Parts: sequence; structure tokens; C-alpha cells
Amino acid sequence: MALDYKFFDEMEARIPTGQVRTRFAPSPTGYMHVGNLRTALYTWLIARSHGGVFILRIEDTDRGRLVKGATDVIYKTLAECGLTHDEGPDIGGPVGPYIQTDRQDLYRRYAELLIEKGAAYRCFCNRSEEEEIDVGDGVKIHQHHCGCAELSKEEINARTAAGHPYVIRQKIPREGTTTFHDVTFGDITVNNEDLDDQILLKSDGLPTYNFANVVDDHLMGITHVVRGSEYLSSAPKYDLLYQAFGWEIPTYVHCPPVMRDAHNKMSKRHGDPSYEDLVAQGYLTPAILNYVALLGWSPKGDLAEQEIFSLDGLVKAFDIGGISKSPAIFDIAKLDYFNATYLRAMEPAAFARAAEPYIRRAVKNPSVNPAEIAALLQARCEKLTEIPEKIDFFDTLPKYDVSFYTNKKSKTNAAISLDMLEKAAPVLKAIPEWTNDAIHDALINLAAEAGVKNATLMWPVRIAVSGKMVTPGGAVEICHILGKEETLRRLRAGMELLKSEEHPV
RNA sequence: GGCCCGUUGGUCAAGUGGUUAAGACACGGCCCUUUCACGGCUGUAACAUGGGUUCGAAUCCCGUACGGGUCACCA
Repeated sequence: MALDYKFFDEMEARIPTGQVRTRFAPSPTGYMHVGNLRTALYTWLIARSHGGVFILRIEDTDRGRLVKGATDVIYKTLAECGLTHDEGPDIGGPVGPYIQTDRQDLYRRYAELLIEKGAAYRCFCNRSEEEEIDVGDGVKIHQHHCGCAELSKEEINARTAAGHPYVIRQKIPREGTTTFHDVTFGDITVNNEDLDDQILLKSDGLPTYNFANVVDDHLMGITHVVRGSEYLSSAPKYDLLYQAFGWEIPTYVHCPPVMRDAHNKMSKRHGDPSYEDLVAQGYLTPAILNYVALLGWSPKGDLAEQEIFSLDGLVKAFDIGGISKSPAIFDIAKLDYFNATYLRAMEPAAFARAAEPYIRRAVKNPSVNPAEIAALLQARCEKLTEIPEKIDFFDTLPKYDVSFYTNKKSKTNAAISLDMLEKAAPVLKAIPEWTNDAIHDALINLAAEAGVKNATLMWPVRIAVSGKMVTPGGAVEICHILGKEETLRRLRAGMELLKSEEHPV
């Protein structure tokens, strides 16, 4: 089979130059885990901070693991996060196609080219012939060594013609060393004898990840490759491939994994949340992005102490020199903090809009204005999803224990509380216009008249109208939201409860 | 087991031969206060370990321990 050199020239001619080009290249597994999201973020950030191009490429060469609808999750997540791509399967571009299974012909041609250059060979060995070696600790490895690299041209042609299945393997030099450079890990040198003749083209004609990556990254003009550190050990083989082709090696940026604890990576299997899960749990996209950005990267210089970053802020601050070498444990408590910070930073109206559906889950009463409850909630929740449980008392007064009325700090007990409620009820009843100010003034004045501290009056009122020890907002706000009638009704119920449990002194 | 990589408070981390070893989260205390939050102040807490090199080491070198990755016709 003669090689079509003109084809290769044409492919080279298509490659854009003079611009930073990065790519996010997920396998369509239907699941965007946190580490993946972070990789996408960093990759996007490199492109945007250099005025470059961000490309989406789908790596679907593993036919056995295809998941339906998986690419939709990727598009949706990227779009939601604002990580817009400039080229990809859905929008095309100058170096497409952008789905690997649509590029099969390419890999095959380049594999042949590599054979021609003496850097690869056809291997006719059967998978089952591989020797399995037990290296202890229950670890078994396969070691491949065969003479296929030395087969004569005639022999190869004969077997090929006879329809023998084969794979194409990379021919690794048996001596010398290879040094490859990575931005985060520096120079890594390995002995070539420790590298194996990895498969480039599988017997089904599809490329392996390692080969497709090299071919695609070059053909797509990728300048910066961002990927997980699990690929670090195969990286030297990439250099050899690039050298054999005579291609320029892109800048490699390997990222350590995001861990669930000291020993395990975040994983679906362990039930760790994906991006979508986090959103469903009530986390805001900008907060997730902000937190994830800081998991394994930190800003330098003047920005070293800054933690809150918008996407734009990240574009300005991001530099690949700030990526950490060691794994980072995902800490949901810190994400909570970021989320709370973002929630509090929202315009009250925007917060009210975001909170309304959650408020309506617990408060159905149509006369209640959700925005008023939202105002009480904004500084008091870390996630929108925790709203319903905090405000369920508005619709129905929960059954509560008299002991709630006893509080040391506000100097109340059952007897004092009963006294306070008996004084408060007529005062509240007399308020002509049921506004926050009117309720506040009436109660404050009453406390002064009675000669007690504000808390001594406010505590029992709040308990009576809410039936809860902890509430968003104080007695005044709750009374206002409940309305006069309901407030008085709950006050009466409180007095009943206190009387029924009254102890003779 | 071979090879590669990593190791600063519970967590994220700053730090690139001379610092009282930042900051944030979490946790404790105090203040504010109408509960809880918010906000403010404050406290506990770290350079895995042993050798070097050096006047001086978290920073450089070597060993050890521990952890991770990889050794697939998976990515």
C-alpha cells in the first residue's frame, strides 16, 4: 500500500498557526466529574487568557464504553459554566471532524506513515499469547515481547494478505533515555528500556487513546495539552512519537487528581458528586467553578490572598505556573462557604428570584410575599436547597415543647413567657397598620414599659409564632409575614400551652 | 514488584537559603444582637523522617517512611 504524501501535506496545511489553541477532550461517559470540570476550566482559561482558541473534541474510540446521550451532558455542562468552545463537533471548525470515530481514516494513514518511518510495526500476536506475570501483592501485569518488529516485509505482506488480524505498535528504542518536559512536574527522564511497545492502532482499526491524542493534538494545532497526571507515565512515549513524525511537541500541563479523601480519587462509584449533582444539591455554578479553580491552583503575586474569582477574574489571574503538584482533597465544607458567599453577594432581588421556588416548596400560603422571606434567608443559608426546612413553620405552627420558652440568655422561663405573651397580645392587637416598623415599635415600647430587656419579650413571642428555637428573622419579621390574625392566634395557642403546663409555685 | 511522581496545621494553600512560617475553610472564645446567621475581634493548630551541604535550610543533595500514578487492543 503506497502512502499518499500529498494527503499529509494537505493535512499540515490546514493546521492554524500563530495562536494558542487548547482542547478539552472528554470520553463520553455521561458524567462530568469534578476533576474533569477542573481540567476543562484550566484548559479554557489558558485559551482565553491568551486570546486563543478553545476546542472540544470527543474521544469515543472505546466502542465498548459508549454511553448514549453522554455528549449532551458535556455540551450542557460547558455551556452552563460559560466555558464556551470555538470549535467542536456541534459547530465545526477548520481542523475537523472533532469526533474521533469520524477520524479513523486519519489514524490509519498516520500509523502507516509511522511504519514507513521505522517507528512502528505490525504485530500479529494474539492477545492470549501474552505472558502474565505476578509481581506480588496480588498484582498481575502483562508483558509483551515478540519478534513481530523483526518480521520481513514479505512475511508481513503474506500475513496481511491472508487476512491475519494485527495491531500496529510503536517501536520504542531499546537504549538511551527520553526526557520529557511538563509545566507542573518539570523534566522527567526515563530509560527507554522501561517503555513498552504500546499499541497505536487496535485490531478493530481504531486508535488507542495515546495515539489518537498525539495525532489529533498535532493536526488540530493544539499548543497546550492539559490532562490528568495519570497520563504522566505514558508521556515520554508521546515525545518519541512526536520525534518520529518530526512534529513540534506541545506544552504539557499535567494536573494532579481531585481526591475524595487521602487515598481515593473522586469517583462516581463512591457516590461522589458530579457537577450536575452539585447543582442539584443547591450549589451555584459560579461558586462551584470558583472553588474548583482553587483546588490545585492558586494565584500568584498581588492576587495571592484573593479567593473570590468570577470567570473573568480567573481569566485575568490564571497562570499555568500556579498549578500544584500534589493531589487535593475535595472539601464540601469549603464549597459551602463559597456558595454562601456567592448567595450573600447577590442582589436581593436576584436572590429572591432564585430562592422563590424553594420558598414555595414549603410556604404555599398565597398571601405571603416570598421576597419578604427571601430577605430573611439571604444571610442565613449556604445552599438554596436548605430553605424549605428553615421556613416550614410559616404555613403550619409545629408542635413544640414548653421548654422552648426557657432561655438563659434572654432570661425567660415559662412563667415569665406567659406574662410576656399576655402583655404582648393586646398591644399587637391594637396596632392599626401591620407594618414591620409598627410591630417593632410596639414591642420595644412594651419591653421598656415592663422594665425587661428586649430579648425577654422577643424570645417568647418568637417561640410562640414560630414554634422553633431557631428561625430565620426575628419575632418582628415573623409576625409581619404571618399577618395580624395568625400572629394573635399563635400567641393564644402559646398562652394555652404555657397555662396547661403551669406549675404551682 | 519495576519505573515515575508527590509529602507545609483537620482541609485548601503562600513560601523558591535568612519570615515571629501568610491567608482561607473548619473548629474554640469574645463582641454585636430579638434566636440563628451575617459582621467584627481573637485563639488552638503545620514544614513526614534521618543524614548531609551551608554562617544559616520548609526551601539544595542523598537515604528512609508513607501516599499516589503506571505497567490494557480503557481512556
